[in-house]
Amino acid sequence: MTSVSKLPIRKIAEPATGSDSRAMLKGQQTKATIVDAAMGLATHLGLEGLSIGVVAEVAQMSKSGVFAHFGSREELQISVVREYFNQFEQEVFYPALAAPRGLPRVRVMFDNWMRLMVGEEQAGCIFISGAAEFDDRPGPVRDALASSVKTWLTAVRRAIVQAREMGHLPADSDEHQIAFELHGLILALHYEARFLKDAGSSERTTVGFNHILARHGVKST
Amino acid sequence: MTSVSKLPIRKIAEPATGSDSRAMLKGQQTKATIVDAAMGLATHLGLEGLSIGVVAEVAQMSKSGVFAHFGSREELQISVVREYFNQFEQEVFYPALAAPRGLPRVRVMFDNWMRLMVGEEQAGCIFISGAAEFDDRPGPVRDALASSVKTWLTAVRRAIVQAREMGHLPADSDEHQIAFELHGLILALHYEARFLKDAGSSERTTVGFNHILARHGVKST
DNA sequence: TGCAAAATAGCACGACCGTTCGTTTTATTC
DNA sequence: GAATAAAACGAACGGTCGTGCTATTTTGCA
Repeated sequence: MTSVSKLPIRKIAEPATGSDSRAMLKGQQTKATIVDAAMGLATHLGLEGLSIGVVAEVAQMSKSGVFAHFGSREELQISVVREYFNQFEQEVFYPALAAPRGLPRVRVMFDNWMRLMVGEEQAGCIFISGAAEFDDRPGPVRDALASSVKTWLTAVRRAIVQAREMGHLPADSDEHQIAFELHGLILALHYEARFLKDAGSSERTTVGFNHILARHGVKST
Repeated sequence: MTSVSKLPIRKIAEPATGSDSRAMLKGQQTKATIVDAAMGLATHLGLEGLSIGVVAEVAQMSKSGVFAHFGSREELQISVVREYFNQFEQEVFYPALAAPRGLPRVRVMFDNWMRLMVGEEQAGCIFISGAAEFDDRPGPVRDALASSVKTWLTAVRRAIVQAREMGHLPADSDEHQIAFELHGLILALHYEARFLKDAGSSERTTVGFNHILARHGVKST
């Protein structure tokens, strides 16, 4: 964890406000570029496949230049996990908040989740590959991964609870069980679509989702 | 840097057929010992985490001695995959053949599959970690992995088909869909039990299995 | 028991790894 | 524009990696 006391005293680093280059110091811009490059690599090679040299090459910088921004490879990995979580929220969670609370929102969350698994240029999910890489490796990278995933799964369960509270799901429905089964569908999709190249995976995932709903008395749309 | 030798690696056992010294030359015995050691490592560090030096250390041999048996690291990885598949068959598939054809056999297959995911000393499944490592990496290791997994999933589907043929499942049940959902449950179990350390995962997997059966008119036992 | 072959060890190589350090370039502030 | 701080570079270090090559030991068989 980065110590706050190491930050410049007078100028507290402002959070990156996106493309606003005036609010973003040069160093922060470069750092964001590096993390982007590293994330692009990590979605294909895994977090353990990251090497500072290759990241530097992609970011068109020197190895030491990249290194200076993080202080260690581990810190770079953690930064990638954090950024992936941010993008995950951006693409999966936040758009779902626009949907009505309850079952509709659960549907959108699951749809967005699905789309991210099989979408754009065959990039793998870091939460899935990272779990396989770090399930036996304690440390800050694992902690960052687990914390991100738990946050998301908690959000999924909360959405399910809301659906129950609104009467969209029966009173005895178990949000833990439902979230577990939804997670399983997503993992199977990621596995069979990406690794086994099975063409029917997306449809089976959708069918599986409807099966879970049907068991709770919800008819498919 | 964490020392690999500090990891809990079980003592190397003599190869299963090692006692038959006439049928198994010395080289074959040693090779089996090496593959066993490598598999023990791979279930914790992944196939990409394998290094010939560490394998040699565990097998109590020289690096070049290990290397000579395979000719390349890739060939060692492939040997590990093959051996893992053999043990998978031994522990999951073959025992299920003793169960009556149809639904009982499907149950045993799934139970054994489950047990392997969370069983003995927290060893990870190479088919799962390997999929994450090699889903973007073409080559013979990926081929060996994919071929093993496909063989197993085909066996699962065949067992489901038999259950339908025997009237244990309705005539319109889709073995691809069922196998997909079963696979998802296993993947969720592996993920949540091993990575998230969620204690209730095993029970949720069983409940999920019964949900799938219940949807096809089979009452839980 | 002797001998060829197989198995294993020893050593060195080039490549890449994360990391350190001193220097140089670039950006910000006065 | 000068002074100062931040950022980026380049070279090097110790280490590990997979892999050849050669010597030595061990094995299996006549």
